[in-house]
Amino acid sequence: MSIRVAIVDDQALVRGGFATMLGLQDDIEVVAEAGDGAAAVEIARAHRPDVILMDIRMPEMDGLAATQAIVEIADWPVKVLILTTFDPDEYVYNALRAGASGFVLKDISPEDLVSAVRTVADGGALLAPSVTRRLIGRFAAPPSLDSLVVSRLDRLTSREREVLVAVAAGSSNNEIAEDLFVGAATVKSHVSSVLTKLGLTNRAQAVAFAYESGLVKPGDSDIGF
Amino acid sequence: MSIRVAIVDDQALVRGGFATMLGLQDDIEVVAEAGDGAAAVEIARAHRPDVILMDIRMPEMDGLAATQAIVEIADWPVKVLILTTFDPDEYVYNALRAGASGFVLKDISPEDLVSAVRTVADGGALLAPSVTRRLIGRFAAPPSLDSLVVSRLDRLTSREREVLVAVAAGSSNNEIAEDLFVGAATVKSHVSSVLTKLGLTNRAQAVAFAYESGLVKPGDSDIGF
DNA sequence: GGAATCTTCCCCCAAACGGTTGAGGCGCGA
DNA sequence: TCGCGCCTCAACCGTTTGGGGGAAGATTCC
Repeated sequence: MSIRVAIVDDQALVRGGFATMLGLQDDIEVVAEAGDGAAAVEIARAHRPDVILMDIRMPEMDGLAATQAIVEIADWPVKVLILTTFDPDEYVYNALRAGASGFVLKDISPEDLVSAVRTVADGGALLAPSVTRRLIGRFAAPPSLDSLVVSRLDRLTSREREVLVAVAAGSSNNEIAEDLFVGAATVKSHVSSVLTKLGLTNRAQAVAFAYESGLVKPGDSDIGF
Repeated sequence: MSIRVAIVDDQALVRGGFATMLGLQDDIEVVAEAGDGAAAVEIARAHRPDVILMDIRMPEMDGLAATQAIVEIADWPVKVLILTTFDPDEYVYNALRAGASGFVLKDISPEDLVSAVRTVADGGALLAPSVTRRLIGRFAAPPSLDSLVVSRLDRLTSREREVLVAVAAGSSNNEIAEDLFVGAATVKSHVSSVLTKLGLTNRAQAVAFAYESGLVKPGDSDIGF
C-alpha cells in the first residue's frame, strides 16, 4: 500500500519537480496537484490523499487557511506537510495550530523530503531543525522565569504548594478544605503563609503567580471552563 | 574542522557501537566516552566536545541531571543530544528544559543518527517524530481551548475584558478603578458582569479563566513577581 | 533531650469581595 | 424618535478573605 500524496504549490515547475522526485519512490504515489488553496481543498476532498505537501504563499487562499479547511473537513487521516521557503515564527505557529503535521523548508534534500513524507504518513511529526529549535525554546522558556520565581516557590512547603494549586484552580478556602480533608482554618493559615512567603497581597495574585511560575500551566486545569 | 563528539551511556557495548558508527564519518570525531552522569560532566569539562550523545537511564547521575549540569557549566557551545530507548513525556520535557538540543530514540537508523549529530552541531534541533508530534500537540493546544472558551470571551464587552485582564494581574477593585480612571463601584459592576457571563463564582476563577483562555499568557504579566 | 519545622486547628476583626437592585447618560441602529 | 445595550455609579447586605495572635501533635535534626 503506497503513500498517496497531493502537491499544492502555485508554481507548476515546483509541483512538477516534487512530483517527479516523489514518484520515483516505490512506496509513494502522487495522486493530485493544486495551484492554490481553494483547489487544494477540492482535490483533498476528491482524492483523499494520505499526505499533502503544502506551500504557504499562494493566491486565492494561502496554505495555512487551506490546511485548516482541509483538516476540518477531513474524515480520513490526512497529514499536511508544510513546505515553504521561509520560516518566520507566525507561519510556523499558525501552521501548527491549523493542524499541520510538519514544517520543512524547501532547501531540504530530496532524500530528506522523501523521508519526511514517510514520517508524517506514519503518524509522526517533523519540523525543520531551525523550527524545532525555536519551538523548543518557546516550550522550555515559560516553566521558569529564572529561579527568581522558582526560588520563591521553593520556600513554600509541599502542603503550601498543594494549597496554591488549589487556589489557582479557583477554589474557595472551604472547597480546598474539603478537597484536602482538613479544616477551613487550616487552609486559611496555609493560604496566609503562601501569600506572606511569596510577597503577595491577595489570592488573585496567587493564581497569577501560579501560572506565571509554571506551577500550573494552561491546559492542565481541573476546571473544565 | 570535524565535529567533536562525546558519548555517554552506561553500557560499554552501546558506546562502542555508536563510537564506531560515528567514527566512520569523515567529519565526526569521537573524543571521549563516559559511563555515568558524573563522569559525563567531567569529560565534558575536560574535552569540551561539540556534541554529547547522552543516554538518560544511568547510575550515579542520570542523563537529565548531567545535561543540566553540563549546560550550566559550559562556556563553550555544547549541544546535548538525548539518545534513549523510551520517550515518556516527563523525559522529553525535562530533557528539553534541561537544555538538550535533541531527543531521538535508539531505534533510529545509523544514517539518521549521523545526520542528527550534524544537525545539532550546526545549531539546529531535532526530535524523534513521535516526540515532535506530542510537542506540537502541547503547543497547539493552549492558545484557545477552541471556541468553547473563546465564545464565552466574546460575550464580554471590551471594557469587561479590560477589567478581566486587570483582575488577572492580581489587582484589587480599587486598584483597577484607579488604573482605569473610574469609580470603584463601576469596577465592581464590571467584575460582577464578567463573573456572571463566564459562569464563575469568584475572581480567582476569573484569573484562572484568563490564563486558560489565552486572554493573558504567562510572561506578558505586568507584575514582575 | 531539646530545637526547628510542618501540619493541623482555634479565636477575633477589619477589609475586601460578590450579588442585587436601581438609576443616569450615551451612542447606535431600527 | 425610541428603544437597546454599554458604561458609569450608588447603596445595601451577607460572605469571604487576609492578618493578628496562639497552640497542640508529629517529624526531623542536632
